[in-house]
Amino acid sequence: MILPESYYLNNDVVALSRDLLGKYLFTRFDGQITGGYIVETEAYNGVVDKASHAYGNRLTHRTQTMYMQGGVAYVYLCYGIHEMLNIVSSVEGRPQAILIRAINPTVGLDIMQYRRNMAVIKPTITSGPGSVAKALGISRKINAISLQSDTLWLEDQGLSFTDDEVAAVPRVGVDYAGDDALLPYRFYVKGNKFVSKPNK
DNA sequence: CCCGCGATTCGCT
DNA sequence: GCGAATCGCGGGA
Repeated sequence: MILPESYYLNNDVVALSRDLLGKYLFTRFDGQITGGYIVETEAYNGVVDKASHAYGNRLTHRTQTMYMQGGVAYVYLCYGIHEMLNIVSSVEGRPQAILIRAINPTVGLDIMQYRRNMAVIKPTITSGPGSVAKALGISRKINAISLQSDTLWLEDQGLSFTDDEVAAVPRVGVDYAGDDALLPYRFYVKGNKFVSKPNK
């Protein structure tokens, strides 16, 4: 079933980040569907999280999407090159988001391979946040799009993982966040070959 | 207005 | 393993 709007209104962005493992993520552009199930996420806990774009209630043109009601996509450009897909959660005015770092692809592999410019399909096709967005055709053009749209949506297909199968570790690339860089806000499915950095 | 740097990835060594 | 690519944000002047 398609995850309903109410699913994204949860105020606990860390719990939601954990729960997203095993949920299916799909895009459809020009009738072409691509997607798979989520195997790696990171929670960004709004105004009190030094690693978050919205830390200190920072409200700018870029971050305003994070302040929308949960259930929309926050897509931004990083390093001038890579687009990053986040799932906005919680109520309007509470800027929480979950970075999708890796999926296990199941649908539209040939399309993703073409978008990624890969001669041969390898696990890196959807490993890492920039790779996920590129494989799924996601760019800032769909920033703030609803997850109830027919372009981007999530589904629960009954797949889930036990706590034994999930690792909770510090986030990647947020050393600038001081103490908050140590928080175990990154979740991934142990042993899944699409996880971006299994050993950290 | 200017400048440093980032929730990264890829290719070359 | 290292460094380039590439651009907009955000802080300070």
